[in-house]
Amino acid sequence: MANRVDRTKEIMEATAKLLMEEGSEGLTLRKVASRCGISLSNLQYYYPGKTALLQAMAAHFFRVCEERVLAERDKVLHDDPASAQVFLKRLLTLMIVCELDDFYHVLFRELWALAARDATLAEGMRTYYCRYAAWLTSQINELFPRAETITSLLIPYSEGVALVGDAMPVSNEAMVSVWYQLITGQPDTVKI
Amino acid sequence: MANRVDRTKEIMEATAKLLMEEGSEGLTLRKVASRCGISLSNLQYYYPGKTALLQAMAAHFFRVCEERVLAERDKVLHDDPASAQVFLKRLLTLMIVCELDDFYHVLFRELWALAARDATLAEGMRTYYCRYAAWLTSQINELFPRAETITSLLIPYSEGVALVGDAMPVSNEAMVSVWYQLITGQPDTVKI
DNA sequence: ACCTGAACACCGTTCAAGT
DNA sequence: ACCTGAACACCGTTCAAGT
Repeated sequence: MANRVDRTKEIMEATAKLLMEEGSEGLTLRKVASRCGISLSNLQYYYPGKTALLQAMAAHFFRVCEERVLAERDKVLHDDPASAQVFLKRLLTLMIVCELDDFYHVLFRELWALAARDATLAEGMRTYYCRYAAWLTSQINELFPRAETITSLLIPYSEGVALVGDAMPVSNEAMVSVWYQLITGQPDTVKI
Repeated sequence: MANRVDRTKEIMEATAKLLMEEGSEGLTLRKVASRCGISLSNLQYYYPGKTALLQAMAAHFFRVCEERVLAERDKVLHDDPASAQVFLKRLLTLMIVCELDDFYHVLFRELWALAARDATLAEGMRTYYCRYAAWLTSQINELFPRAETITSLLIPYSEGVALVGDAMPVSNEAMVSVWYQLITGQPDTVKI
């Protein structure tokens, strides 16, 4: 028996799958409804518009991003609590090279597309990035000086790389070492 | 009498205006055609699909960006041919704080919004950023060492700032001086 | 070469109606 | 509260036909 929670979860998963398989241009309410075995109008009952559906996806996106970085920190600091260098290297690699997988990369672009026209979503995005910046600053602050400056350099850079990184003359992998040297003042000799 | 050049220019301007006024969601071929006083199918004659129209729009966008920076360089180097510092300061201010005026800032977001739904346009964007990066590198190369690295840092950062700059702990104005010191190795004492 | 209107398959949204 | 089908206005694309 499908209650409200099950149904919304089912819709969320169908939306995610559809985005992965057909890209953002292939995401239509009719297809989502069809995958859930419900009518188009019933989908509209749970999410009263396409924007509402994508807003829910946005919340999911932010949650995953946060968990991803937190997991990285815990993993490294568990291995060697004193190894600030390794954590930095991993953090830079995560932010610049790995970014997120394709699915979340598509979602990231789609969210900015929506935010350009949806003031509420745009404000939500800003709040998320403020929180993200504060958190990153506190993480860096324990290990390196000028944490606020580093954050203000690194977050915009990493988001920009997600857009234009593959068109730059220096590879993203090489840029990790550039950033490492920029922050520590020493050449990158960390192997991960 | 409208020849081909006039017609395409007219279409281009109508597209830009429409994007500005109604955003990427409001941009439809019918509206563009209507604004130009031509039929939908005639618009399709000049631009055989929506993607083709958007590609032309992107080309226009990048041309303006390039001209903007070139004008800035000429203005400064005319005043004092030796003043690489002033040019750098102006370039950084242009890229980080001013970016472009509102119109092109909106256009920038809308283009990425559209590129998320249009693979061909996304590839076109990549090509333009490659050219932009090569050009910026050549500009910097005459004045400062490690031009490719600077380009690979600065372009993604400036695009990222356009998205999340207002959520960072350090203001964009202050970040100009940070970048100045990063590139020159000296404190920013340039007044503009 | 330039331009038109009609038709096609699809989209998001709305709504009266059922359980 | 949950779900449906039909209808609406709109979209990009195609195409036979005009000048």
